[in-house]
Amino acid sequence: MSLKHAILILLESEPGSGYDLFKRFKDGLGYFWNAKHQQVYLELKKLSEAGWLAFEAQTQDTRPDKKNYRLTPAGHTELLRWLGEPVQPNTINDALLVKLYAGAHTSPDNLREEMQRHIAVHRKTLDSLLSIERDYHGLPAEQRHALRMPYLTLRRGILGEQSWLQWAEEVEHALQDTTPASPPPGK
Amino acid sequence: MSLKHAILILLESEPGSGYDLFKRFKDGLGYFWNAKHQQVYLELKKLSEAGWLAFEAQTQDTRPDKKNYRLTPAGHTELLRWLGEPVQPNTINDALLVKLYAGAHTSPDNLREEMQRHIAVHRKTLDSLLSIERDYHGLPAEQRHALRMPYLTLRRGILGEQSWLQWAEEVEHALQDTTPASPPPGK
DNA sequence: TTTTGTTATGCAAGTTTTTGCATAATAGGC
DNA sequence: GCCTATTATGCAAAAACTTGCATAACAAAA
Repeated sequence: MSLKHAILILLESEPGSGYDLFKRFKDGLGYFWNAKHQQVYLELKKLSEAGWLAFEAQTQDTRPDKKNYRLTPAGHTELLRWLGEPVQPNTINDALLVKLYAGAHTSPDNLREEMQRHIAVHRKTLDSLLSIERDYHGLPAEQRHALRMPYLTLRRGILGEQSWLQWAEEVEHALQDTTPASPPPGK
Repeated sequence: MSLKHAILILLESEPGSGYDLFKRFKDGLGYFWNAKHQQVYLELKKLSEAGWLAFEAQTQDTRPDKKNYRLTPAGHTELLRWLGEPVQPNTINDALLVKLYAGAHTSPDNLREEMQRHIAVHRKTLDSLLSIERDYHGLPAEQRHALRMPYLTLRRGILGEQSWLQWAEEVEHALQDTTPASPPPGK
């Protein structure tokens, strides 16, 4: 839906190659917009054909050649146009919740394991977001100001992950109650 | 990715037509799995061809004919297989956050309006989820027990929306600070 | 009585995304 | 010397999803 515009935004602040963008997705924007490298390359091609991007091939000695993309004036105009347009509220497609919804048809153990896997992922994500936040607070005021908008999205990530983990605790409680207390081992 | 399995789950608890399923998506599962009616009909067709569903045409006097779908034993097996398999952690693709990330390139007013639109949607969603929760608590213990798993997903929705709205307050504060205080009218 | 809303289904075309495969150079660890 | 990881790009096919259109009966409101 808007990988297009995510790419325009990334290139607006700094030109780069498909590979660069893909990596930038993985840390910054990637928290709330995901893309495979194939799609990034494909989209870059399409955006070039649409005249929103231009690129120059860079031959490199020690590394494979790369294409350096940057916004054209038309691309900049399109970005501003998109920013002025309302965005659709996000629709959620969450397979874990689908599975949990049907949880009565499987074992509590299976669900607990599934939850453990997801909890581990979310905790890791939260830790990394909190570490980014600490770095942000350590920046000089000027840089903090330049990054104030991305910082708001970081806050979304942090509050979202905290809320998710809080929910996971509720779920663990609920799943414990469904299993009859097992007798203590030995004795 | 798993509209397939969402449909199997809905039909497992109760057979129904495409139209029924589409409506059930809108209240229950629909909070975390979205689908257009066209896709539901298409998927029902595919699932039938795969042998996971069977249907019988129902001619109706006062209403258009419908096809009543139900799980086949193969469909049931597939559902159990899927439930035993780990699900991928959810990837988020949220255009509002993309827009906010690039917020420095547009006006605070534009962002505030955008936020207001989304806040209205999220408040409405939260209200409706809370009302479903009240109904749930009013049910007899037996029915509550039967719905304990869907209830956990409802809790996810409630905690998620509350967290979202909390974040929105932070954003509003931040956006106010970016606008210079306007002088009081008159005087 | 005309319009709007609900019930009920689906095709066709397009867009978006995923999955699988493919290439190629270099750096670093074992 | 071999294996793995990183840098760097991309095609092709399939799956998933959206958008636009189409039909048709009836009920209720305007």
